[in-house]
Amino acid sequence: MLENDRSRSATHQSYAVLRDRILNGQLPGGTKIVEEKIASELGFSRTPIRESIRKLEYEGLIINKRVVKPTEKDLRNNFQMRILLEGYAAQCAASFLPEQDLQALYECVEIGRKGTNEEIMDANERFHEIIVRASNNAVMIDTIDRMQSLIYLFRKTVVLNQRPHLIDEHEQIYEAIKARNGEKAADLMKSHLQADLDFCLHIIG
Amino acid sequence: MLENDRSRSATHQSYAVLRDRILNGQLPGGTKIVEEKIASELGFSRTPIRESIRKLEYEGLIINKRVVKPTEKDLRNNFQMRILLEGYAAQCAASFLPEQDLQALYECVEIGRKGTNEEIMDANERFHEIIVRASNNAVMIDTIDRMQSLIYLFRKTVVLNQRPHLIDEHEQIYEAIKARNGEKAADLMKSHLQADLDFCLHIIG
DNA sequence: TTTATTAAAAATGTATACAAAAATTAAAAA
DNA sequence: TTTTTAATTTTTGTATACATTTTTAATAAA
Repeated sequence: MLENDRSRSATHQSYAVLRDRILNGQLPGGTKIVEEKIASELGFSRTPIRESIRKLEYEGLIINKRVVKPTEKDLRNNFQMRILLEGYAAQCAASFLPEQDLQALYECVEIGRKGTNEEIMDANERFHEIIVRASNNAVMIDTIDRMQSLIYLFRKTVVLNQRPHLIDEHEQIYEAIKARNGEKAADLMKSHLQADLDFCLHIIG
Repeated sequence: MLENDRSRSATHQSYAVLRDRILNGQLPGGTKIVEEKIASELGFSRTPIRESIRKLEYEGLIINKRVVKPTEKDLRNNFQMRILLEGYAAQCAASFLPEQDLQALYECVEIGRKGTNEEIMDANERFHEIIVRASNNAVMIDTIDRMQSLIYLFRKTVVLNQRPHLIDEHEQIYEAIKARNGEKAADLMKSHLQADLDFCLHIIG
């Protein structure tokens, strides 16, 4: 389902392009971002470019007019946040997640077992998203959403390197939620994320 | 110590003025924000005004070109986040807070007992800020910082209405941190915030 | 009345020009 | 050489004009 980007605003288009280039490595960490350069390259004026750069700054992808180069500490900080927030969200999910979402959660597990790399990454993201939404807390959803870009840079590593047990852990979490065991779901989510963190640290270390 | 605002950028000045007007009620919830109107009123062009409005949108003070009118649910959501994050931060503080900050924490308690309303509000904010910083997690500090404006709108209520035990609770938290008892500090912080929430709900209900 | 339709206006989005500030380079002094 | 200073260039900040979209108001049809 291709969206016609010409119908979106220049700000939105340039934001999407820049974000994409940062996330896929075309604009590697440390790259200097110059408004005029980007503007003429994308065929817009500086005005919408400025605005999309600000957006990326709020998202943490650009700092001081340079593409962010996340450190090991950034990695730890992001995961510590996720452990707190998604642990709570998993607990909520156990209490409140509707049958339909439970189904969707299980489908993510299945895709995790037999999908392509691309599909697995999407399913992984969706799995966490469904649970986060179960928190029913817009501030939380927003916060994690904003952290998503940074997280993505790392999660790519995890999935591309096929961390062992990743999908098994998802399935266990799914089972705990299905059994409506909030405490167990939260604990499993926390150790799942801790394992993700450890694996990332191991890979990049 | 007055800062010369003429030396700051138009964007920064207009941001500061708008934020202030929203927080002190001059621009009440629901007010329509029109770029041109604000621009001519403050004597700037639309360009810097646009940028400061975006900033306030990211902070959650403006939604859909209107000043936010926080609901009871917003209140609950914000406090739920704080309970998770500041609970963790209190635990960190018990482990890592340097002697000097401990001192500063105690001063906040003292001011809470014998300061003016204005001073008490500042001290209250500082008390929480010191603890949040002890998390040593930039993502967390940033997140809470962004939530600060919304929180402020409510915290004003709490302090102006003189919630009973507020300072006693602060002192207990301080004692637990001083005793380096992380688990107790976290628990006390959580119930402190829960009490704040309950009081706010009681006032506005 | 109520609901559609259309005209007017108001407000936002974008481009462009110029001013101010920051970064870079070149020249002079140590 | 190295360091300072000044000149130059680059980049960002701001104002303004115009285009596009959204909102509002007015009119006509149901």
